[in-house]
Amino acid sequence: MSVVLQVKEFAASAIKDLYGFEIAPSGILVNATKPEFTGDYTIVLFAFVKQLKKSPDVLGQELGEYLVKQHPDFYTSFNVIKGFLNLEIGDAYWQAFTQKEYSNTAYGIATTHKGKVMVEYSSPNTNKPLHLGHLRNNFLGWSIAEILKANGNDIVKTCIVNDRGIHICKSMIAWELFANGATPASTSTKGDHFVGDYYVKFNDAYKGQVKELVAGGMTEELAEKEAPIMKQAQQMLVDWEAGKPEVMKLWKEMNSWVYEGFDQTYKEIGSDFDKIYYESNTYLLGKDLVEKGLEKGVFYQKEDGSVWIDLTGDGLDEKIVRRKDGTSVYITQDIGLAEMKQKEFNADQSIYVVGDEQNYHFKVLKLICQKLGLPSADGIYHLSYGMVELPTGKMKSREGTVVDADDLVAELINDAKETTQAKLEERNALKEFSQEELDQLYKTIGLGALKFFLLRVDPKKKMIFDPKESIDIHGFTGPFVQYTYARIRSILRKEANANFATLSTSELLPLEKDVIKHLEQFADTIGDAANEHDPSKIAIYLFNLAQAFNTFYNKHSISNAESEDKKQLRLQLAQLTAQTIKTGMGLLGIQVPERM
RNA sequence: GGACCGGUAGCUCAGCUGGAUAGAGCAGCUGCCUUCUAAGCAGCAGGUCAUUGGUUCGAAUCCAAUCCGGUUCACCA
Repeated sequence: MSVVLQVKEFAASAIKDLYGFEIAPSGILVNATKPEFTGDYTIVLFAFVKQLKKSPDVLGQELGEYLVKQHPDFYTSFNVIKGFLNLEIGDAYWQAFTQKEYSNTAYGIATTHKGKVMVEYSSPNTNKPLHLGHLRNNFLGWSIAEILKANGNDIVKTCIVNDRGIHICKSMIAWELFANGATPASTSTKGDHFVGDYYVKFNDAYKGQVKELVAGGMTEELAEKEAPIMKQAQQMLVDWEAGKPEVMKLWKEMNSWVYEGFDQTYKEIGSDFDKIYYESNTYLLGKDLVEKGLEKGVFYQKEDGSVWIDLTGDGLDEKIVRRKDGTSVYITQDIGLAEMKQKEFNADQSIYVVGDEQNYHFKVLKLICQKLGLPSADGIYHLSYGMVELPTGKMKSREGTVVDADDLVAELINDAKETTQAKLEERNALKEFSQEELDQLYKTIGLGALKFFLLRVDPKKKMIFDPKESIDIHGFTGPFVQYTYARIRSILRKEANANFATLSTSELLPLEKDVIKHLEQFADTIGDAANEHDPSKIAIYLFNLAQAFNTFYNKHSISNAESEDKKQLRLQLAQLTAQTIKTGMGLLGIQVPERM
């Protein structure tokens, strides 16, 4: 049990013992004591002064005395200031904690089993390469999956690949028209970029044709419909749905190029999936559910034959679920896919990592599933995240301001290379690394900086990213945390033969205790991050931990500690800090270097 | 127009189930490397928490209104 929870439970039972008043531990407000007061944790008393008919001072005094008397191994002292009961927890308790956990490589990871969660993320279109926005999605999805796993859940990571539709046909038709049989191999181009280039070529040709038609006297609206290349793309979609062999062949081939490119990117950034769904297999799902919905009266049919649901009673609008021609719309296949996932994996919760522009869509999706009484309904959770914008505003593919994921990753790794080389030379340490180790190090730092940057902000907030400015390495950053880790590892290597274990008690210095208090909060932090689906909680925690350790490190020597006791304690503390950083950064998908 | 999200230091962000004098990082300024990696540490400076009103012992946090920015309300996905 965490210290904070322990404080709450002791307080709840003390209030019951003293005043016969039942109060839930979760109803007691406990904060970390402000540094200017004595104590570790503080109970805010105002909440119950009325019910207990006591003044805050009297209540604090009585409660404090009782708690210290009842739990002498836990509390050593208390003081009451203006309605705040400050409690000090004994050094012996903190030291026992350190002693117990310092060699635990699974420190912070939940051991109880909570449930099963599906996380759908990434979900790319197969007509163009990944960009900066996808990176936020991928890092968030991967991280929240790891966090939920660490909090005791079984995880199924999934991805729905949007591998069919008019956008794919655009790339396909442009390839037929302009490629002369070129392939990624023949042009030495990464497959997803290759296909993306033809998507761009389609749009260029299309724009040109529209312009010509308008010049010939056609209205723009009509020209956009009549442009020959657009009609060709639309025909190709019809042919695809009819399963026309040569279209299928081209579609399969171009998609395979894209997948090869995606695989490379996913490998580089560390995304992986347990189960991949393809829209080409799922786009017809949900039709039977429309029928069931009609029977149940959840849906209704209009005169033209189209099928709708009325959500105005829930503050939303009417939503179509089947066109008058009998074909289904986007949300219908999502309903079908939700059911399919449920049948296949029977998860307790199904998380969709999708941008906030689809907030309405997911609200509707969940509501419809609930009204249909589907077992998957209540578990639907939209992990909505804000767009990544440039200093100049939103990324626009038409204006060529889209930041390519591969390019960005390569740039940041190169930035890391330059900084790292300079730092290592400064310390005359470059020669200690093999070329292979160096390349790995640059990647670890560059990707670490990027992932930390994108994950340190509350997901639901939009964020601004300036690709022209390399990511900072000072302060609240990935490299700062990595550096803290590397320094600790350096000490631990030198002290590999030291005695860690036989600790006898001594008084803790304030900076020692501060690090231990941070360490103790790790499991609670994972719990918060999991409950709120928010990896930034982990990033902030790790930064605070690293900073607390650095402050301690700067002031007190580990190797040349004042006494053998102190050295052992500090070695334990350093090792547990390193382990916690490693585990915590792992939850963000960030590796940590042994030396840097 | 309806719905939803955001507005906290020059910049990027914490804090938001109401609690002590609103916190970090960056940028700016001062110090600290004969001692475990200075990608570090210590300090200074920087705020009408968008505005107005309300709820109460107490509001950045809750409520209402207003202003600003964004998203969405397709027989697109």
